[in-house]
Amino acid sequence: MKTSPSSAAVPASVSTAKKNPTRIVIVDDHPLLRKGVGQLINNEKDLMVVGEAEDAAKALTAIESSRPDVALIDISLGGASGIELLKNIKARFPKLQVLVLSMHDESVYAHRALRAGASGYIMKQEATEKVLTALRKVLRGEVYLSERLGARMLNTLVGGRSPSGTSPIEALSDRELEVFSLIGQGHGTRPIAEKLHLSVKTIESHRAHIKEKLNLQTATELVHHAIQWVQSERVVGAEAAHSE
Amino acid sequence: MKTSPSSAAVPASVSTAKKNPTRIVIVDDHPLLRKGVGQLINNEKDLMVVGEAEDAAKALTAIESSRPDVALIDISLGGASGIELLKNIKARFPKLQVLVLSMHDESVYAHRALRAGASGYIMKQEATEKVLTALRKVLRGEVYLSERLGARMLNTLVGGRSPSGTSPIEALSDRELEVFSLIGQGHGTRPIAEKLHLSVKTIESHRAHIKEKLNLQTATELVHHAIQWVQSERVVGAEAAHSE
DNA sequence: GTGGTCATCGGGGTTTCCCCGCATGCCAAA
DNA sequence: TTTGGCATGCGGGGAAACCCCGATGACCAC
Repeated sequence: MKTSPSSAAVPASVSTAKKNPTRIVIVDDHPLLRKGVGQLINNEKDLMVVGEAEDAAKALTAIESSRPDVALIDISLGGASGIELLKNIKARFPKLQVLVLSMHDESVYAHRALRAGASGYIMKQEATEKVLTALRKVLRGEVYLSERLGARMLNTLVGGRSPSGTSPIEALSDRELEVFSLIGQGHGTRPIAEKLHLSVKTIESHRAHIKEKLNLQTATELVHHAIQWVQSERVVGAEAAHSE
Repeated sequence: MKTSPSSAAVPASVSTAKKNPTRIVIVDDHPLLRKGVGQLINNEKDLMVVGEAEDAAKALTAIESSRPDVALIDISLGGASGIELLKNIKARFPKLQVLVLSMHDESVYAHRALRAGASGYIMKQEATEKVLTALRKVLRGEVYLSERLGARMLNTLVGGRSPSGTSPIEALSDRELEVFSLIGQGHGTRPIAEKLHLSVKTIESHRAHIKEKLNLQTATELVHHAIQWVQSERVVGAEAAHSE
């Protein structure tokens, strides 16, 4: 099986020996990518890969046994289980810093990751050096985000006055949340208007306000987030049975 | 741009010199993965990376200039135009062997890739050595497929039709599936048109055809299904990691 | 070559989106 | 109490998207 790869064992015997290298665990279901990141990291004097894992279960045991300073995890290990893993890790090892590596667009998953306890979010499309930058930033206890997203999140925080953890969805009014939910269930503007016995214009107004509060630019983004939210709500609990 | 990485320049002067190494070009939008595959390949005596590219356009120029024997391409380049690129490559360089590397479940894309001219299909979840196996097999003019999929395809050929999981999505053409996928990733009509360098009208046409084939009535429904599908694809892909 | 699908676009009408403004009503701080 | 903010409801008008047509090649199969 995937017995830990050749590159993991780096003897501290080179001229520029690693005195107290930062210990890193990589969690990703793509062996090729693990190899790439591992190589990249082990080329650095102050960084060192001490473990790899390809799924959530192996990740926890790997962390337990190798005691890393940072975990670099891909949250798209089978959809939701990525965020789940992140939560589990933070529950068991609260002091462990976690940098999330994802192939998906930040706008959808980044804030979920941060809320789940991640210290940073970086996309696989990013240049390799950015990964090192992010790792070091996270190590210093700072949060790594892309320029674009960082600005946007600050914006949300300022505009929505929500403290670190709260989702901007909290800022929606009752009516807005209702509309948002209907959008997420796949209804268009007109059907929503009819269902609520309101003018189409009113629904448009609500949509605009929702976009504003959630910091979204286009209608497509709105729909995307709405569907995402409805989905996650369904997962979160059966206790949220407020039908109709 | 991505001038071939440190390890790419391997002078043929080592004891075990590369006499006639197979020349390989890697096309993938994840720098980290390119690094991983590149390292893996350059560790082999008979293989050698002679070029990298991160998108379709760069891929064609890279192939043109470096004249590889094999191209290893990811068909999910930014979620788009992977199959298109494959077709273009085979149109311009018919004799070039192409091995498709994908993070998606084989069952959806593999046969499309083969029909488009690929000589093999391998998933990123596969073990690293499998990539080498696949490369060498493709080099010998054979077709590489996973055990599971190979059997299934034979089955399909003999039996006439796919066994059970025939989703209506199978009915979509390559281009349509591409557009469908982009919709599912949250992109609007215009951005898709720009990304694919096509007229907005063309995308609208594709959307219409997709709706027809999937039996959808409204645009909202289309978006809803597309997002749903992209989501489920990710889960399926990850769970299919336990091949063999 | 005839018929099929694909992929690409256009015309033109309908709908939605989006950026404005405007009204009411409520609630809370000044 | 006055002021201001916010929620809720609606409208106008222009831009964009959507939708129902048709058209052109290109390719593949029979």
